[in-house]
Amino acid sequence: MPRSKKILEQIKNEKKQQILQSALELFARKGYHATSVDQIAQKAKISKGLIYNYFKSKKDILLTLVNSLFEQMDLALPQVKPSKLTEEDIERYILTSMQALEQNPQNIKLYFMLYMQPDIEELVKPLVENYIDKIVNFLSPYYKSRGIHEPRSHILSLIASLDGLSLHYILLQYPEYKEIIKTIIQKFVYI
Amino acid sequence: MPRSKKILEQIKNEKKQQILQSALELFARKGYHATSVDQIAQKAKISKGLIYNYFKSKKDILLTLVNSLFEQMDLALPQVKPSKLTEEDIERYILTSMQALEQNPQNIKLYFMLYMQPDIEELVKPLVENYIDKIVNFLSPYYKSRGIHEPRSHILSLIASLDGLSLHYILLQYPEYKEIIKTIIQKFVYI
Amino acid sequence: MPRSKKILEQIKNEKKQQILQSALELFARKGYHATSVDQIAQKAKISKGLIYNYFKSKKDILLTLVNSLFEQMDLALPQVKPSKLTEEDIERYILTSMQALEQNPQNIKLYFMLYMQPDIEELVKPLVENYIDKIVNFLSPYYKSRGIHEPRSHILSLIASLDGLSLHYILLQYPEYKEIIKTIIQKFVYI
Amino acid sequence: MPRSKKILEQIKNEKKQQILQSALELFARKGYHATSVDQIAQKAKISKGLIYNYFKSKKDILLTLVNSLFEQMDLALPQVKPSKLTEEDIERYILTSMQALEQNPQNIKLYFMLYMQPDIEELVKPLVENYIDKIVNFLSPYYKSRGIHEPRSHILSLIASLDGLSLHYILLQYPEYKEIIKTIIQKFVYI
DNA sequence: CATGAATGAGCATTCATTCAT
DNA sequence: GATGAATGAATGCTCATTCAT
Repeated sequence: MPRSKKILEQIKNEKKQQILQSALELFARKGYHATSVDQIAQKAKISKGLIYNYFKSKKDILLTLVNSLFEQMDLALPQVKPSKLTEEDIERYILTSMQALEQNPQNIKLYFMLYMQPDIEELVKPLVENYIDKIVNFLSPYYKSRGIHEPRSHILSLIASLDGLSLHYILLQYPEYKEIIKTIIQKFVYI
Repeated sequence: MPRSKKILEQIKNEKKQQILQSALELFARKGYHATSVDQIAQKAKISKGLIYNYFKSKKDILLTLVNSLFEQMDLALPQVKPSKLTEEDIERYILTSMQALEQNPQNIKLYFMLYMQPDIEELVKPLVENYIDKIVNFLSPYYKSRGIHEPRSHILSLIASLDGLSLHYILLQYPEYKEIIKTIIQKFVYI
Repeated sequence: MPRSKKILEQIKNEKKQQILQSALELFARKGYHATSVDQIAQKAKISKGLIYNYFKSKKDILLTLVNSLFEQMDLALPQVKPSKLTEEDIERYILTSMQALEQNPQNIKLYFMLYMQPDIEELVKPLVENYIDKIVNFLSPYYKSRGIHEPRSHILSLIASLDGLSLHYILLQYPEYKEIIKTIIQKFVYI
Repeated sequence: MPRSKKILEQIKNEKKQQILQSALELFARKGYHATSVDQIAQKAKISKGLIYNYFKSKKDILLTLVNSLFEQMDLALPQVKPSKLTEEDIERYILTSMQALEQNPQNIKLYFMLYMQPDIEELVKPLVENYIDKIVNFLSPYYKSRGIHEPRSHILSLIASLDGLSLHYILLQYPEYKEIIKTIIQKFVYI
């Protein structure tokens, strides 16, 4: 079962899940504006009106998806004490994250879509900042113990690299993809 | 008596630039779909109808902007023979590119917007692929001469890192930005 | 609780008829292009948007009207075996048809409008051809039994005469109308 | 030289002729509403603005064409004293008229288009009525001398038949066309 | 005379949202 | 809860007409 479904299951109501799942697929495939509420309803096999029992607007659906996405990303962080992190833990974390991307590009498309959706930018910004801080805090002890006294910008550049790779993967799907992950891991993890 | 052809041509070009500039600002700030032709016209201080004297559709405006963006990016490539590239050339190229981003974030927003616009994805993909190939070809001799026999994935990961950083910069504008550029340069250029 | 399917179906059909009736009147009075969807909606006392719940385009409304027109014309054919047709049957058929024209000139205006609408000409042509063939087949036995061995062109000239008269009637409404029908019947039926 | 050109030549101004000729072709091919002033200008190889030096509106162009059409139809009447008309004169007149249709279907398309253009119907009606009266007056002596005491409705049915045939010819172009003309002549002329 | 840039009203169509049932 | 008919504002685009040059 893909990770995204797990998260959506936390939302008890089955209808609501159907709506969110349908919206996610359509938003990722066609974009937010190009997806109509009608299409979401049809894909979810419910009536258009019912959507407004669960969500107060189309944008509300998007925001719910976003929150669910960030919850899911939180859960993906390894369950290890930061002070005990090893190279292998980090490598595994990166590989797992990138695998999630391959298996479920919809979520990542959604994630990037948010960057470009200026009318919700302000809502997403704190979520992204918070998530980045979490990763920085999580990885800092490791880099400090390896002699990097100001690891923040180091970690930020790692995240940027992975985000950039994800972006390229979605548009271009070039075959060197796995190779590049390795390159990034070598440059940023084993130091 | 009709106006001379030269003057007409000039007026036409100025108007066209006006429209393009207005559209760029609005597309970057609000997104392509959320920007109406009417808004572009108002910002350019012309009537809606006139836009269609210069562009055959809203999409045509976008594509013109995209093409101009890629032309600009081409021009930013250093005018040096690839075989004679030095570390400093590449560093300078990266710094200049990132400076362009700071000075003109609209263009980059437009660039990323294209990744998320499924209905034009197909039009942009070849442009991006072509541009990436250009950079790869341009930088390959340098990396080969430094002992990297398959430099393609190495260069791709550099581009991904810079793209990722640009993306973060647009949304987050974190203060470590300059620091991260340096980190990336150190990891990917001086090897 | 949603409305029962039967009731919904009924509402739908009534609304559809309302729209079609309004469109027919306007198309006949002002022409297809000179009639706006807005005007149809106003005449049908519904909102413009609702029209698109029932018809996928303005042209779709026109085509529905045209099909219904040809269905009506089919029904007007006498329910007699062609081989048993008498002079009186044909005369009655012609008189009934022309009476329908008097009572409902809109339909005939629509019919002629199609001849002049180059963008739908191709759609209507087969309908007209098919209808003409039907009449030719229907009347042929009668004329053959009266010694006309190649009745097709004879029947075609009858149809042309009636169409021409209808056309004149619509524009000119001259008082000799009934007289002319008689003349045509005498010349083409009683032979 | 086709007859229509001759008529248009009476209008001295060459530019005006160009406009009218272009408009005629476009109106006949695409319909009045579907033809833009721009297209007329392009076909006439002049600027859009110049059209308004010669005609005060698009509709004015149409009306000028209509008047020219009726003038031309007047000229086509045989130059024989009505009292001296023979069967052969009438037959020749009908054959000539129908030949004109074959050679220049544009004019006839325009003629029928007028029937369907309700906003100019009122302007055309007197022209048509006048023309019909002319033919009636012209042919009446012939029919009277053949024993038809009220020839008006007889002549009207002849005109209707020919108009109906013309209409069919334009849309359907069936091969029996020539045959039908003969049938009509036999029924309406040789009595 | 001649041009074509410019306007503004109008058009078909879409769609998020509401609401009676 | 559930439906889908209905609304109305918005959108991209067209085009007859005007007018400065």
